[in-house]
Amino acid sequence: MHYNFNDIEAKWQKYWNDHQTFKASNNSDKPKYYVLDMFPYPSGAGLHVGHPLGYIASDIYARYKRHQGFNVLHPQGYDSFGLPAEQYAIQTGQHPKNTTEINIDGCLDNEGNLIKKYLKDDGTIKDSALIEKGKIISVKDENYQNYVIKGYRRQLDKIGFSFDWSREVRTSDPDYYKWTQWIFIQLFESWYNNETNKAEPIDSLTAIFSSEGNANVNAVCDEDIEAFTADQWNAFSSEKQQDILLQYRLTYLAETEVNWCPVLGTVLANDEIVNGVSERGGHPVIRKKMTQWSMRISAYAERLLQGLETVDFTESLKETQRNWIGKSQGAEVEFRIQNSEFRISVFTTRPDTIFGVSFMTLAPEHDLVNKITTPEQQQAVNDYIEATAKRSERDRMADVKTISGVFTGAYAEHPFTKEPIPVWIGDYVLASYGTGAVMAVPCGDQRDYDFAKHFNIPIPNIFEGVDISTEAFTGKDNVVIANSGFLNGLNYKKATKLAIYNLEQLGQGKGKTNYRLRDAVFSRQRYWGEPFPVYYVNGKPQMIATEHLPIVLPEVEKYLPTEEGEPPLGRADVWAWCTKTNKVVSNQLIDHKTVFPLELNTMPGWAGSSWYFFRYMEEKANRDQAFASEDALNYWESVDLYIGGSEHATGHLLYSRFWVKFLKDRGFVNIEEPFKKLINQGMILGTSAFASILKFDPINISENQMEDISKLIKRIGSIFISYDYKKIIPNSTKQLSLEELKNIDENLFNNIDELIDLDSLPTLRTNEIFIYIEPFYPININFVDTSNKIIFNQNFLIDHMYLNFKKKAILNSENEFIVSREVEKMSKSKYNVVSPDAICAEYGADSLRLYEMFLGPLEQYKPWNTAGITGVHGFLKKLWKLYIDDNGVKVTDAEPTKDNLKTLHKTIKKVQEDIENFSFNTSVSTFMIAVNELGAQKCTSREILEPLLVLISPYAPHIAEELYSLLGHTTSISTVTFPKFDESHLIESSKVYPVSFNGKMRFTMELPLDLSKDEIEKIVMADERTQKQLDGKTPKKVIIVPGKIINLAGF
RNA sequence: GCUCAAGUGGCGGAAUUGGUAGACGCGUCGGAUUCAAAAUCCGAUUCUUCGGAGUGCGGGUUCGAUUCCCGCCUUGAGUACCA
Repeated sequence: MHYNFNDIEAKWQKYWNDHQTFKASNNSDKPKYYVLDMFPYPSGAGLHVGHPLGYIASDIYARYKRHQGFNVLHPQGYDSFGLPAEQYAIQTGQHPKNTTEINIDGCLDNEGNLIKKYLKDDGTIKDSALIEKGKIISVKDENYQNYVIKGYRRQLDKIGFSFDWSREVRTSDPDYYKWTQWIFIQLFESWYNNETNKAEPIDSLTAIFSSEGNANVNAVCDEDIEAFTADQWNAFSSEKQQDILLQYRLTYLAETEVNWCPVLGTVLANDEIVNGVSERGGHPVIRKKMTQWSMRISAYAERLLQGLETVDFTESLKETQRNWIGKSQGAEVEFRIQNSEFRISVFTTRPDTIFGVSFMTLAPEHDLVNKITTPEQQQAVNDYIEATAKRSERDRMADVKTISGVFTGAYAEHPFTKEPIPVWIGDYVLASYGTGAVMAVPCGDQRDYDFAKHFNIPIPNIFEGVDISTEAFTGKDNVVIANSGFLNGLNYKKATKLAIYNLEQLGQGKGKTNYRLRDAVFSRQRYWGEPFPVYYVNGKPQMIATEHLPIVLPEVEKYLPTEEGEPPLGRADVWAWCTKTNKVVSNQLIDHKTVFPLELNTMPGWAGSSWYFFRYMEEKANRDQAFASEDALNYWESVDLYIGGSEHATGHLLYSRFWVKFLKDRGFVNIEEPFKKLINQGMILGTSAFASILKFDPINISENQMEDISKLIKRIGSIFISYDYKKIIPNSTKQLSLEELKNIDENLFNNIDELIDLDSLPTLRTNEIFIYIEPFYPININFVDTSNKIIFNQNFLIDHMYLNFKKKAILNSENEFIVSREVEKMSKSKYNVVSPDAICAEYGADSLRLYEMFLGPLEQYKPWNTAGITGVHGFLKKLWKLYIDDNGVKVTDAEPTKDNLKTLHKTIKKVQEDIENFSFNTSVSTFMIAVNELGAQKCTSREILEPLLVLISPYAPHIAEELYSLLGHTTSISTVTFPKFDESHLIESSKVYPVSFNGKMRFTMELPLDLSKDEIEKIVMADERTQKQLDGKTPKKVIIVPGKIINLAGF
């Protein structure tokens, strides 16, 4: 009997599905365990071998926990709203709903044939079904399946995950986003009470307002809220009341700075901007203020920080979140502007250095800039603001070399000395940080120092005995303040305290804790996201009552912003709210009396993913009453193990923690933190292949030759050249002329000559064309073999047809084309994607699972190399042969030998430790060692081989199930108890000691473990090898650690 | 720029509290089997001037450092609208 993995895997995948083996129950006597993977976004490119890495790890853990007797919840679903689907919709007009569905469910039926609806009459495949749009692929083409979207689900199923698919969720499903909208409404109907330190219903706030005004309300709210009494509140118009409440609500409308691209009519993310222009199309981008929904996450800054102490995340991830929250202690100081009513408020962590202030800098976007700039400086200031608006925030942060700024002409007044302080603007100050203004202390801050030097602003030294002639002194320890009036002679701590005290006396400052964390913008000017359950009455946002949810995303003709720059929903014809019928109705009915316009923005990607882990807790049948029932929430509590990429460290992981805390405050859930333990898996990188291109560069060419040259270059286009020739033309810094090239390699020269017909352009046989290689044209790695040769076949020509590759390629003397290799992220555009389907077909899912784990530590980045999979595949074959030979099952009831037991139990110990430490790569090695040893021992004992299957089953579940059933079992191995480790089998009576001389191991000797130090020393010193090493000398020290090491030192 | 992570053979990596550096696998080389190939099996494989040296570089602590400390270098990730 062969190890026929394809049949075995299909059989068990079907068995698990038919028997609902991994369906979790919300009622169980077993303890619960919740294992979750971060939500995948179902992109059209499908899965590559990097994606399942984390899923395999979590699946191993989930299966292990089942063997340990837990009721395991291990669900999966899709974060199915998002930009890629939207962008594809913009390009093709395809509804994102449809493409998303294709991406999840795929275009092939169960037999692997194309589903009819994706077929055109002429036998070619519809664009929407193709991974790479625009290609012409026919169902008659060999392996056409490689070019169509197989669907996430189908790809995942092939890998043998133990997911409970009955609980699947999709964020773009109205039944799901109904509850995203519902949570949004709860946020709107809540405020944060600093007294109780939690979110409360907004009714409790209005109750306080109408009974005592807002004087004693201690809430997290907008700055600069006007004070009012109960009488005033009660007298306010409803609209005025709404405006005030909006300043307290946990989600609110506010003006926010965004990256606006006027040509695209949309807002861009920082990473969609390259060098100040849009990545797509290269259009200019400016910073612009826009009214948007925001989430008052800042209310939770302290709790988000404190909560980190209670969860088991990696230290680096916690650190990232701490930095993001950015708590700092210091003072808020108010500087009066001379001859003006305006004041500049700054936050500083160093109020002790206040006497070192020699100028102030405002962010160019700061509100006060226009108000305080003097007429003489107005033009310069305007020009500067316009210039900075073009720079992204990240550019401004990263670029410390360029120093720029403009004097506003205004002077502030030092709170203590009353000296005038010039007020500048500079783009190194960001509007979104602190108050958007800094008191510049050049002697104590390097950026202030550089700024002052650059603009010749004085740098007063306020540190006793510190030289600041070349750089600022940024330390705060072991320094005494000088030239600072009442702070003279004090250290940092005392000076800070006294400075704050005196500022408070003046009424110009107070101690303050500042958080860098800023409120999260929640609006997106996109189509493919959750619609807000919001309509506007006289411009004031109104929530739609929760019983009318979901508000379903409307149909639009195009997915672009409108010509007026409104979001895509501005194109919807039926997008108004009728307060009579409580239905979405045609825009034409808007009368602002009973029918009102609906919100045009949609929610961001993180809305749906901030609470999805609760949705899985509830079984599908019971999901219509609440986002999850109380029973379900109480049973599953929180995620015990969460695995996903570290790129979510500050987005998803912070926002979901925020929402959970909010939901807890309002009594909807009982937990404070959603994820108890979190592991970041690293990325599997691809090995890209690049064809080298021979480049021809005209240098020092006279005008009249230029035309010929350009003709030539045009005619040549790209000449691909086998990488072997790299030796001849090393790199672009070492250029050759045609003549030189001819001298070096006649063969190559003749090849070029043939390809481009140099004779027709006689002027080219000169030294004026320089030749070099650029190795950067990406080649689909599916057409490159392990020795880096291109495999020219039909599919290669389909893939690279438009280049007519072969006709323009110079092969090497063996008639091969060699490519260069480089390790980088797997991506469609780099043609370096390895699909798990191909691996499963050739080696099986168990091999894939083992190999992904075997590659290296889970958290680490590592390159994929398909060739290496033969190692683990060979291991599985060996494992099979341990149980099965030509005559069938060879397992017997033979008594296990001592060696058999030793191998088994050391394997149990190691594997259990490894799984609990998430060190899956080392357990694969351990399995290999075990199988090698048992093979050498010719072990056939059931008592050994059956427990071994349970150990391996989390990693390679299909082969484990198959062998387990061949051993006579009729039920799944998935819940068989994990073998128990028995130390007695591992006890040794002797140890092979390494004997070191001055720390270097020179030889080993086996000694009984019960010897004393003295006895060991005697034996060691008597050994002739010792005497040879010592060469007559006497060691000063003999270190003997029984059971570990012997070291002779100091001779 | 700031923050975090990682640097060990030709390659992926192992060495869990400081104790035999290179487990396990890939690749390569040699051999067996075969008419031949595939598959399988066996052996070798850090470098070396054969004394030793050696875990990115330079120091330090220690009987002993891949592991701990200090200072660098390189690469990767995140940096608030990609998901």
